[in-house]
Amino acid sequence: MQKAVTIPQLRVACSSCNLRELCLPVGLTDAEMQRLENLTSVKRSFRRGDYLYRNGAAFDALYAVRTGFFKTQVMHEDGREQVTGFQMAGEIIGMDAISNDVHTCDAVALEDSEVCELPFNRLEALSRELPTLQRHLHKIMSREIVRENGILLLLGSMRAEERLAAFLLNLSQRFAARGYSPTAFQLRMTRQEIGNYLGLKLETVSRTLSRFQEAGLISVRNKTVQILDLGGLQSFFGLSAKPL
Amino acid sequence: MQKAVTIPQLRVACSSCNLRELCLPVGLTDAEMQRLENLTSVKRSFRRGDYLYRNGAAFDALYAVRTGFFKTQVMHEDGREQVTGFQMAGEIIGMDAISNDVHTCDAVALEDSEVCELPFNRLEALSRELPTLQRHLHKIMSREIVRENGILLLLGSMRAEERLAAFLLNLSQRFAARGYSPTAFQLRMTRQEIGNYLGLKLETVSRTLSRFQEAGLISVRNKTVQILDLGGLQSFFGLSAKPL
DNA sequence: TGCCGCGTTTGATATAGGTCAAAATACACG
DNA sequence: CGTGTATTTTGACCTATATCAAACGCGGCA
Repeated sequence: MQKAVTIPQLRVACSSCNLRELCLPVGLTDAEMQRLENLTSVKRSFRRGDYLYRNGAAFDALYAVRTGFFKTQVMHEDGREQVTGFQMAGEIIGMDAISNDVHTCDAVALEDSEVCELPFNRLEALSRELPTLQRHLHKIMSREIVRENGILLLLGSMRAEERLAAFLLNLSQRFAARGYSPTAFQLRMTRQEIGNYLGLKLETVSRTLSRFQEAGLISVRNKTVQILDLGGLQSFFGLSAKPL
Repeated sequence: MQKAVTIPQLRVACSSCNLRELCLPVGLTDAEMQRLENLTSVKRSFRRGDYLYRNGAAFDALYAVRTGFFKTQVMHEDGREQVTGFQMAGEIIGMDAISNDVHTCDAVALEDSEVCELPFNRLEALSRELPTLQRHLHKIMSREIVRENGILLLLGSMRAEERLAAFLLNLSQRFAARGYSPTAFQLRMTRQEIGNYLGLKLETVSRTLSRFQEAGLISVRNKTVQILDLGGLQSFFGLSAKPL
C-alpha cells in the first residue's frame, strides 16, 4: 500500500490516466507512452480563480487539463475581454505561446483544477523521435485552429440564440465524450463569461437562456442546465434556423 | 541562359525566393534549405476566383503563397459565410486540414496567384530531422492561433469603426513587411468580403470607410486606399477609442 | 465606343442586442 | 447561522448595425 502523497507537485502516469484516449498520448504504444511520462507529468493544482499563466509570461510548457475547468482570455487595454475558450479534462492549453515564447492570453481556473505540465522543448525533442506523437501534436494545434474558425463563424454571422445553442451543444458533446451526461450538467462559468466568449452581454445571455426555457428546449436554474430537446437546439442551425 | 519554362508545375528554389525570410525557410542554413527545396516547391498557378482547395477535399499538402492573394472561408449550410483570413505572399494556408486529414474551409484566389505546394508527410519527416524547421512549423501554427484570437476579440467586442481600423492597419503592416508602401495599397477583396471577415454587412463597411475619409483618416476610391493619418487610425484602440 | 453588369455608395427605416436600473437569488465568510 | 457581496433575472428604453431600396460608376466585352 502506498503512503499518501502530500507534496504539491507529484508525478502521474499517462498510462494509468483515464484521459489517455483524449489527451496527448492518443495512439502511442505502451513503450512510447512511458517515454512521454518520463519527460512530463509534473502535476500542478489550482484553486478557483488562480491563474495558470498570465499574458506576457515566459513560455516553457504546454498544459494538459487533468481535472477541473479553465478559461483562456485575451484582454484589450481598455478592459474589454474576450474569452477564447473553456478547457476541460484532456484538453491542451498554452499553444498560443509557441509563436513568440510568450503567453498571449490569460488562463484562469474556473474551479479547483489540476494540470499536467508538458515542457515544450522536451516535448518537441520527443516528437522528433516518435512520429505518432509528432502527428498528434500537429493535430491538436490544427484542431485549435478549426475550433477558432467555428467561433469566428458564430461571432461573425450568428444571432444570439444560435450562439447560445451552439455553445450548449458543444458543452454537451464534450461532457458526453468524457462519460458524463450530455443532457444534464453544471455550467462552470458565469453569464458574464459566457457573454465574453460569445460576444454578447450577460443580460442577453440570461434572457436567451430564459427564452430557451420558456420554449421547453432546456431547463436552467443558475448554473444547473438540463437539455430537454436536443433536436430543438440543433435545429437552430441549418436552413431551418428560425427565431423563437 | 535558361529556356523559358511553360509547364504549369515547375520547381522554384527557396534559396532564391525573396520570401525566404518570411516563409517556411526562416532560420534554416543553406544546406537545410536545400533539403526543404527537394521535398517541396512544386509551384501551382491560379486565376482570380480559382479554388486552391475546397471544404471536404482530402488533405495532403500545405501551401505557401508565392504571389497574389487568397481568402479562406468557412461556410454555414444556409449560405452564410465567414472569411477566416486573407493570405498574401509568404503566408501558409491549409493548417486547418491537419486535424482530420480533410480541408475544413475553402481557399480562393482573389487575384492571379501562385503557391508552393508542401506535401505534409514529407514536411513532417523533414522536420523530425531539422529542429529549426520543426520549431518554425510550430511557430507558424501557433501564430495562426494567436491571429485568430485577435479576430475573436475584434468580432466579440469591437465596434464597426474599430474593426475596420484594425483591418486597415493590419494590411498596412503586412504590406510594409513585404517592402510595399504601408500607406498606399490596393484592396484585393470586395466590401462584401471585408464584411464577411469582420462580421459586418457590406453597406456598413462602405459607410465606415466613407466616414474615415470624411474624417481625413484615409482616402478611398474603390479598391485604392491611402492611409493619411496612421496615428488617427491607431487611436481607435486603447483607452482613447472614441466614435467619430 | 457604347452597353451591360457587378460592385459601391447613400438614404430611409427596422430591429437585435446593448445600456441602465432595480429586484431577486445564491453564495461566501465571519 | 446571519450578513454582505456577487450573480442572475427582468423591465424599459436606446443605439449601432442590419435591411431594403435606389442611384451611381467603373471595368470588361462586343
